[in-house]
Amino acid sequence: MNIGFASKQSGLPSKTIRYYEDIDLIKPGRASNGYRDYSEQDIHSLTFLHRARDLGFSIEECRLLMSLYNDKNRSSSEVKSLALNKVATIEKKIAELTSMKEMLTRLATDCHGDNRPDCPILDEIAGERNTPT
Amino acid sequence: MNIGFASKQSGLPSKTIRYYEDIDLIKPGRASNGYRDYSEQDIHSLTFLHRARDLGFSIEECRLLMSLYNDKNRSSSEVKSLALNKVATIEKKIAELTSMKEMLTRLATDCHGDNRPDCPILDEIAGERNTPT
DNA sequence: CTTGACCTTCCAGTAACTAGAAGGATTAAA
DNA sequence: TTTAATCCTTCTAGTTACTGGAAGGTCAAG
Repeated sequence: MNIGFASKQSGLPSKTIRYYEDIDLIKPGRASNGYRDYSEQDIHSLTFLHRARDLGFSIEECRLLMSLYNDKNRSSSEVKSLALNKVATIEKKIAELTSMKEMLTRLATDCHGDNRPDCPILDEIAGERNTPT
Repeated sequence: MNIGFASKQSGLPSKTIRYYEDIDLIKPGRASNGYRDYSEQDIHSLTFLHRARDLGFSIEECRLLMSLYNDKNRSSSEVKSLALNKVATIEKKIAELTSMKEMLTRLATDCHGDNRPDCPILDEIAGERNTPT
């Protein structure tokens, strides 16, 4: 299959598929005209990559997942710990974003938001509180 | 003040401060020996940038915030809408991360996580469900 | 035989830094 | 005074995961 077809099947843009080849995630064959030629197995790998990326795994993690997937002797515990680690990372990120959001929401609430030039948001970012304690 | 001092005051690494100069966020003077020389105002700007970045504003948004901060005629509503937009963006990101997290948690729960080679996580990522409907 | 839709490679850009090399300036100690 | 440590300078390149675009080869249809 040509790259356009592989793209449709896997849901990844052609550019991305070529990029994945560049970084040695996949190695399709070549047709006599020089075009990349994707096997069923290649399409499968691309789809796998697409889903893993959507789940938030980095490229390097995907590389590991692929090798685990292809390793008939690997234990499922390796994969499970990878997944649980990722969950912890995501939780941390969510906590950070939540506190950022709360801060911004508070600032926006305090701001009258009209044409007056004084603005509590900017004042607080700048560290100038003109209403001390 | 030298860059090292500016770094301590603002909490930004020297590298970052030089980078901010590269992209025209700040323009410190120069001492006779060629060293960058930061004024009180410069330190203030750097601290402002540090906090705004921590609040999740992009560099370009920081540039806008700085110009709004220095514009005596701007209305607080401009800043408020910027902040509220940012809140909405953050909420979207949190929702995405939450659904990623739920998916991964479910997969990890389904995984026995021992030495047996079959692994529901990899199977699901690959799209091979061996327990149909 | 030309047109258009494919495909190829290669180069550059994105965001926001960070690391490191090579070398000059300053300061304190020996 | 020399030397060593610590600053500072510029410049290049690497990071992550692509994305856009240019210049050009291939293929199928009319």
